[in-house]
Amino acid sequence: MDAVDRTLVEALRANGRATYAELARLVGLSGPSVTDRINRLEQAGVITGYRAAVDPSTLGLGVTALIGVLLSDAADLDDVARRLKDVPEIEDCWFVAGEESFVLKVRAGDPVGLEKIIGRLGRIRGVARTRTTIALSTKWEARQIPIPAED
Amino acid sequence: MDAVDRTLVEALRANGRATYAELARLVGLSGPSVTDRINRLEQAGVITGYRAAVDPSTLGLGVTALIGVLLSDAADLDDVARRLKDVPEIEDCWFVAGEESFVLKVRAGDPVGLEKIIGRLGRIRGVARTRTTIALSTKWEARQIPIPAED
DNA sequence: TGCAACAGTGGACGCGGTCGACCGCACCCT
DNA sequence: AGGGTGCGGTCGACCGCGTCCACTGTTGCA
Repeated sequence: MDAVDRTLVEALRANGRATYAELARLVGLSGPSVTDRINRLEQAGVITGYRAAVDPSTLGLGVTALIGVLLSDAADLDDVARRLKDVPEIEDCWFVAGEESFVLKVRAGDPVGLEKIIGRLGRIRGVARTRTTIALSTKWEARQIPIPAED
Repeated sequence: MDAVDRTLVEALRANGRATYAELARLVGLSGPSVTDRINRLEQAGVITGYRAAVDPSTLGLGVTALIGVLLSDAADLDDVARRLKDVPEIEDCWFVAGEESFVLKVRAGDPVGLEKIIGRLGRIRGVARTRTTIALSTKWEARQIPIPAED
C-alpha cells in the first residue's frame, strides 16, 4: 500500500470504470503491473467491489430517513440485527453507543412508505421504540474523503 | 425506464465494471443497444457515476460516527452548509427535520481524530452544539435496496 | 559471489467497445 | 389508406484494451 496504490484507489473511487490503460498512464507504469496491483488491492480487501452510483430519487425513492432503534431490556442483539437485515429498505445499519442501539438509514418512496417501514420495525421482537429523523434534503452523500497519508 | 433498464441498473449496481457484452447477454440485446440505454440512463441522471467500493478501515479510517448539529438562533443555513462542506472528513450530510438541523456521517482514524473533527465543527459560525453518536460496528453500509416496480 | 524472489516490461493474441449504415416498427398527419 | 418521420435495434468492421507469457532488472540473503 504505497503511494502508487493510493493513487490507484483514488482514481477508481472517482471513476470505477477507468480502464487499466488509463490508470497505467496515470501512474506511469505498464498495464500488466497496474492489473497486478489492483488484483492485490482487491484480494487484500481494500477494494471490495465496483458499484454504479444511482440517484435514488430517480428510482422513485425520494424519502431518506435516519431511524434510531431502542431495544427492550433482554433483547438479543444478534437476533435483532438479523431481523433488521430482512427489511430491504434499510440501506445502512450501524450498531451505536448511546441510548439507541442501532441507527438505520432507510429509503422510501413517500411518507406513507416510510410509515410502513417504521411500523414493521416496531413489530420486530426486541425493538422497544424507534425514533425517526427525516432528511429534508441531502446536501451530499458518499463523498470521497481523502486517504490518510500513513497506514 | 422499462424493465430492461431496471435490470441494467441492478446489474451495474452489483458490478460497476460489468462489460457491455455481459450486460447485452444478460438482457438479450445487442451490445450497441445496451450502450445506448446506459448512455441514456447516465444522461437522465439515473446513473450518476461509477465508484470503487473501498473498505475505510483498510485505509486507516476505522472510526465512523454520526454527528447531529444544532444551530444557534439566526444562523444562516446555507452558510453553515458551505462551511460544513469544507470539512473533508464528512462523508454524508443531510439537512433534517427536528431539533438538530444537520446530521453528518464522518470517518476518522481514531477517537483522537474524531475529537478534532468535533472541535472543528463546534467552532463553525452558527453551530451552537453537536451531539455525537459513535458507531461501534457497521452491520452493513450502502446495501442495494430493491428498485420499486413503478416509476 | 551466486541464487532466489519479486516487481515490472514488452509482445502477441483474442475479445470488447465503438461507430456508421441499414432495418423495422409505431405514430402521426393529411 | 398512404407516406413521412423518428426511434430503437441489429449487423459488420476497425481500433484499442485486457490478458497471458517469457524475459529483465533489482534487492536481499546466504
